[in-house]
Amino acid sequence: MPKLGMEPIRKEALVKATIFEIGRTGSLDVTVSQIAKRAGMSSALAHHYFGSKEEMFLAAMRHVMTIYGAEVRDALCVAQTPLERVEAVLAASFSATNFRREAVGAWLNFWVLAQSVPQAKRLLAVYQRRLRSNLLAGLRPLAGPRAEAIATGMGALIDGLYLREVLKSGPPDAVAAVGVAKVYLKACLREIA
Amino acid sequence: MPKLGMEPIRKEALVKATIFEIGRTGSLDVTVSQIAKRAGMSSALAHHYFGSKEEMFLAAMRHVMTIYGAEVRDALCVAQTPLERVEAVLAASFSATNFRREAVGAWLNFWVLAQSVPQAKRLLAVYQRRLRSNLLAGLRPLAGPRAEAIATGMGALIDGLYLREVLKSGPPDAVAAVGVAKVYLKACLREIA
DNA sequence: TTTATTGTTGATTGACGAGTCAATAAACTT
DNA sequence: AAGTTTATTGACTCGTCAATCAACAATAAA
Repeated sequence: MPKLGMEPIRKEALVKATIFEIGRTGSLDVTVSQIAKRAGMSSALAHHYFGSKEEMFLAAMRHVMTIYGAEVRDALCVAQTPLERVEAVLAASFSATNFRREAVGAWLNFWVLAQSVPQAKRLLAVYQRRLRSNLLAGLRPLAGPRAEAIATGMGALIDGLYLREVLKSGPPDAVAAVGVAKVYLKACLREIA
Repeated sequence: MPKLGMEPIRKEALVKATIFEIGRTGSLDVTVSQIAKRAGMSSALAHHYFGSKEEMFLAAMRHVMTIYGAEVRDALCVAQTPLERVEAVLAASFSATNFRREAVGAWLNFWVLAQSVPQAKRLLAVYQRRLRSNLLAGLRPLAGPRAEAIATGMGALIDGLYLREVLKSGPPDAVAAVGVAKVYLKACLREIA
């Protein structure tokens, strides 16, 4: 059976399975066996490629953040005005790829992971900085010196909307979430516009 | 040693120890022994009083929510105007008792717990409903039909600010957090006032 | 003073799970 | 063909931990 060049394929399958299982069970208490099974291989092989469960978690985190980052970048590409830039960030944050049950569940658990695994904390810090600077790029032309404060609130609001999503039942309502964020945005920009 | 009437004392000690240990380690992977030790007793005794670890977690959740609820109630008591009511909720949410590292860390983990333990989910739903109705009581006179939308955003924002607190290093900055929430509030009410 | 009742723990059980290892097999190299 | 590297797994080790139990201690009730 052994074809060569399996490593990247296996790793990707494991990363996806990790996210899926964490999201599904809503907890970091997933066994390597569960993940490996979901990815269609033995737990020994999972260890062979990743060395440890923690590495799998970190790889999974990097993966969701990479996806998210790419989507933000793409959305920003086509944005012309500052306002469009901000809206692009919102659109990407609540896109179907990112704002889906399992991914959101996994995201929350990564936040927990960050409390005990410094590497995870660093990854999350990177995400926060990027989000902030993307927001600021759009906000500064619109709100001048008030941009900083607005960006802080907007960042927290986005995370809060993610947080609340995991408690709801039924499919995620991205439109509603974006709506809430836009209410905030519009309210903050009103006196300028 | 055995005096009578130990049960409530032991239980309270265990609940506090549970919150502390979850907050300290930033994870639900705390052993009953750790908790019991912190509370000054054997793990067997902890099981004797609570039956299971899950019950301890739930009791701990109820405890933080009770504290929070009481504080909100007290703050609302002295509020005269609608605006003061909203600000009272904010003040309680970010008070020294609630907005401290371990409690916030525990809070986040309870959120995770809610994903797999229905009882925990129900508790959190109760918290959300209460928060929302408290906010609405103050917001409706100020914003009329827009109150609903503002309350939704405010709830998510508060949770988001909690969420972000766990990643920061150094002591929690309640003043900054309340500031962010007030920026949101003021922005939303501007055209009314 | 016997008899519950309540408090308390050390020791044990039983299950589970991360990580390792030895063995097998297919593919590439020379 | 012999040797090397990569892929793959079943079986095993070793530790951990929730939960239980048996036993002991002290107070209250009879």
